Amino acid sequence: MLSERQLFILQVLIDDYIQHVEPVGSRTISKREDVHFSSATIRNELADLEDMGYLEKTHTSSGRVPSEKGYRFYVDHLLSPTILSTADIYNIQELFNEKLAETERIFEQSAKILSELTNYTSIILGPEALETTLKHIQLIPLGGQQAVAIFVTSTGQVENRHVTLPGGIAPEEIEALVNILNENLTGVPLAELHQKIRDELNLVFRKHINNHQQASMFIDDIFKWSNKDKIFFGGKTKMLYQPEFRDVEKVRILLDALEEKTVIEQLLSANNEGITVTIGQENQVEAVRNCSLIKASYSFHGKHIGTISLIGPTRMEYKRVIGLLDTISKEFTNLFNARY
Amino acid sequence: MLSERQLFILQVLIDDYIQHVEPVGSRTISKREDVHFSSATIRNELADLEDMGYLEKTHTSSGRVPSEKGYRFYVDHLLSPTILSTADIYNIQELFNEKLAETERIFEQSAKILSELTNYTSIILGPEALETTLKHIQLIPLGGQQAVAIFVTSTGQVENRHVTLPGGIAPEEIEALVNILNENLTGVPLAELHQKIRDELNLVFRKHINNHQQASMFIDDIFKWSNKDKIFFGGKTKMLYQPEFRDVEKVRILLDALEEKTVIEQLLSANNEGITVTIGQENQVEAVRNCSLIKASYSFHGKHIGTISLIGPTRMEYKRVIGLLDTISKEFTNLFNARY
DNA sequence: TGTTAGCACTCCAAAAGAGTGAGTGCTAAA
DNA sequence: TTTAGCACTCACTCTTTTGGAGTGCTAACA
Repeated sequence: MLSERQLFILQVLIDDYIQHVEPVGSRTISKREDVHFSSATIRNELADLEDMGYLEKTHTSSGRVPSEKGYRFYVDHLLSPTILSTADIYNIQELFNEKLAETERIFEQSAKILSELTNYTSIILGPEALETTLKHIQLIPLGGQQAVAIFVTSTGQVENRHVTLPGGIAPEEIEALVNILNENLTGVPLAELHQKIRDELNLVFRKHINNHQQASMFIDDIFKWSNKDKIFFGGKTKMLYQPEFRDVEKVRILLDALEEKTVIEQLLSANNEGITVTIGQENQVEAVRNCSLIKASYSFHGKHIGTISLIGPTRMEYKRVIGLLDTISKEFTNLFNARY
Repeated sequence: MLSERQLFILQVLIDDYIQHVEPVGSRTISKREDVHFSSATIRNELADLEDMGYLEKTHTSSGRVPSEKGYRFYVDHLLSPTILSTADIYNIQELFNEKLAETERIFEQSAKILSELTNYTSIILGPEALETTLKHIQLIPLGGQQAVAIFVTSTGQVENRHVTLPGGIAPEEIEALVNILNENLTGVPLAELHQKIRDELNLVFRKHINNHQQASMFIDDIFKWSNKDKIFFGGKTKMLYQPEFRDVEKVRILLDALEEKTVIEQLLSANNEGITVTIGQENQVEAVRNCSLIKASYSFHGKHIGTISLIGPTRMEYKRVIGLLDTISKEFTNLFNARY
């Protein structure tokens, strides 16, 4: 068990390290106004904290640096839930006051602002298909055999696909087809569309459409639509501002990893409610083992539908970042529930 | 005027430098199989080439490095139009064979592949508004006062905007409104939409819509739509692989510049036909003065509508890059003209 | 007259050495 | 239990040394 004084020293040390990114020595701590014991005493305490695994040394005669265990303890026990600075609040208000016309823009802007406020990279996952339902399908001919199929979801997202109209079906029939789709699929969750079409609609087609086989293939083609998660990045290159990434090689490994959708999915998959902090080695993904990842969930009708996250060095401004993510994720939840 | 031998030596030196990124000395050149004069002779020629400004030294006793003038000469006179390697051709074919469903995806994928083939950053400008016309407008209610307005253009692009429906107008009237818009605006170039609405449509509204003032405001709101150029990036972080960007500071300056839309517009504005190479200091933008930029234009109905470009170090694999851009831009032109 | 071998010279880069300072652990006294 | 004191460690920085790749110039050669 840690003594009161050890807790205090650990906190002071981590705060100092997060700010200055330089190993912290006993003298530095003893010189603080609110510290009333000598550097020698602190040295003893530091040695104990190191034995317990909360601190590390970069070499035998260097100051101490928080270990991952130290950060974990810091996040779990020493972090008083801070109130956002007025500047931060102002920025977030601005973001949500501005009436953003397209849903996509909301995500883009949020990701951007989040990364600008923190100087870390932000990753936002758009609403998951699971909870969103289909609102409307529209087929707009472009001339020739070409057309655009447009899908609107209950969360206001718009997806579009180019399609080639099948030769053997008359224009009126295609119109009828789209009508059938709208009548039967509106309100169906996106994830269930495929099944619903296969189970129920083929029968309807058989009744109303002449060349129903070709129609079926056409429908299949339209719905071969990837309803996978949309990923929005902000400040992908903010890492370059962090002293721990002064080495180009490191940045490269990290950025290359973030290009991979599978990596992102792996990182952000666990859709816990609330805020999750993952520190260094705790991460699933090799390439981000020297980073910390903070995730916050936002929801729609009470269910988790997406994730807002920040990725930065293990030495992160946890206090502020957690406050920010908490606020923004709540705003997201409000926004979605109010709008749709 | 350069002698035959000087031309040859210049070419060999630049080719070598592009490949190895290390100052090239007289001995290196003389050791090549196809070179039949001694290093001393080459030294004399190199000194002459340096006097003429085609080469530079990094310090008094170093090998030579091409100057920007050298690269310019190389690009203008020494570059035999190379045929793409079969591997490159194969990759491009793959890209255009795959039937890409959404127009956006074509750009995204092209940018990605281009950067992967070259290890440089690619920037593609989507079709300009000037040449595209409106194909269809659709208003899809989401419930409550919310709706999504969808625009489809003649090049198959789909844009969407969230709008709040005006309180004072009945749903049937809104339907009528949209019909009027479609009847009058289909085929009108995007750039002229605003004017057309102001000049002609307000009269029509006055005739058919009761609360025409509120309707006008609503229309204005819908069309407050940014038809600015769409920018697609590929391999934004490929710079990290280039030895000249081993310094994080340099990468940061460049990447930060590329985040600015104004910078991109400045870089890619001149919409010349064909291929343009801009080397180092020739660039308008400060931050890319140590880079080369290669642009290729693609067109629709014979008119330039967009640009495909690559940005990399001044030491660039010009030969290959030019061939690639040429081929891809032509494929783009074909694609657009065939599709729409 | 153009080409080449030879040599002195230059300068970078990597290695080796010396000095500095921030930090530690340990001991002994308060 | 706390603190002062001291020897010791190790990363950094600054210099110095050394090796090598490259140059320019000169003189000899075909």
